[in-house]
Amino acid sequence: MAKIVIVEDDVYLREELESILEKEGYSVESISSFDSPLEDIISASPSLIILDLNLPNLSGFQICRYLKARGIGPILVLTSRNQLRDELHALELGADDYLTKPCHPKRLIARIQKLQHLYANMHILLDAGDFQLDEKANVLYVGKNSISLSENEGMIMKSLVKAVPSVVKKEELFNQLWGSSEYVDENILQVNMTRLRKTLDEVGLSNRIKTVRGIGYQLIGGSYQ
Amino acid sequence: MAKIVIVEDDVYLREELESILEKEGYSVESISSFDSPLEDIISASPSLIILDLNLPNLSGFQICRYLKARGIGPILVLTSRNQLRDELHALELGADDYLTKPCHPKRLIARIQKLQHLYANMHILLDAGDFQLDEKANVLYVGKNSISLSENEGMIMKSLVKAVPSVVKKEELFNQLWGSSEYVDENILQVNMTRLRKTLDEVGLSNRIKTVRGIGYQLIGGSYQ
DNA sequence: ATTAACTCTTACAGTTGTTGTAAGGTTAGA
DNA sequence: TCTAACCTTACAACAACTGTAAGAGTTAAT
Repeated sequence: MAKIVIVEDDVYLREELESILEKEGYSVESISSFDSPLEDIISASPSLIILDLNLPNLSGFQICRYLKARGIGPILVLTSRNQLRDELHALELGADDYLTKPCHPKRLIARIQKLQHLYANMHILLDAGDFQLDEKANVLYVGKNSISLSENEGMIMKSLVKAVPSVVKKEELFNQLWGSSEYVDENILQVNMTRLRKTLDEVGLSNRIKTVRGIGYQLIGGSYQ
Repeated sequence: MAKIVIVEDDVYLREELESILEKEGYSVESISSFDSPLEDIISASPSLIILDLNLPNLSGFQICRYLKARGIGPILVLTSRNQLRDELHALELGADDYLTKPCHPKRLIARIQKLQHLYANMHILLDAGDFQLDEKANVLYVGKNSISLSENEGMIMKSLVKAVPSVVKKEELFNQLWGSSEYVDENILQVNMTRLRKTLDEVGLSNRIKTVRGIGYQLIGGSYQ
């Protein structure tokens, strides 16, 4: 069954939510902002995130932006903040719906179902700031242009974008693409990096993949650095 | 610029909406339920529909369902009905968001932008009952299976599905695929029909394209016949 | 400055998928 | 039965993608 992650520090409210969702058949995982919420959410790979904004440790807005850039969602903000500016801000940063507490369980469920239905047919774009990557179709959008990537190019790009601003280890990339292969030439990754860089050049994204000698590769630029 | 269709009978409210949206740069077309709203909406091919529920001639719910079945949207319901059951009903029938009047212009605009953004990345599936066609990606979904169609196969399939249950004239298909070509062999359509049929066979969709001798081809079966 | 390890680039060939052509076979209906 | 309409199959051209190979360039430590 679909897994929903709840990011909420209020224990009472959290349990109430869990009860509602579990009755509806969802598998629920709750995360508080005192743990390492971002990593936990990603590793749970939920089909929907319910997010409170009033977290003592970390701004809900930051979580929104972080998750959206990595193509994780949908995000439903459920908060007691009923100010319009909060709603506008959340929606702008990537929240997909914004409900204020108290919220009738049926409304919550209806909105959850709507978002999940919308997302089922969506091609999620990984956002790197000045370009977006459709990881299902392997298409790169740069301003008004777009270019289609090959399977290999898409896989590499996906890893780089998701890791921003970290460095992706070359072993990691190698294993991901050729880990199950019998034997491949040792420079296969380099060749494919050259090809990807050339493709990026064609759409004006030059010098965006940095080589970190001995370690791996890193996507640079965009809105994150 | 993006076109928004407003379905609203209250003249005053309609003009207020038009003013708000036009200030935001949208091109707006208003439709009242006294005309032939369904056809008008489709022929306007809007990028979003703002729908009132309290229409004297036709239920807003009916409009929702009608539009959704034809893959037209997104639909934003904007109504004075603030009962939960109305919202649930509208969402279930295909509305993508539900706002109650009075609604702050900024909230309306934010929700509109959110929906348009979601839809821009959505692959709408043409529904033929027992299978679905993703016309952007040329992928055919049959139950839990899916198969990727070639460009030609996808174009033909798209025409057939959209025309169901009518016959598509062979000249029409020919012009659509090879109309701009210098010269092509006269049996090119037949060859491609054979290929498409063979591909459909592979996913269990046998004998679904009927030849109408002298006229063209017709998709049969599914939930429409 | 030298050197060795690391990285990049380019050309080539094999593979796969798509497409149009050509030739011949089959079917429907008068 | 006869013929126009339709179907099928094989073939070759083409484009895209991929891995291999060889050689060139770059970096950082000595």
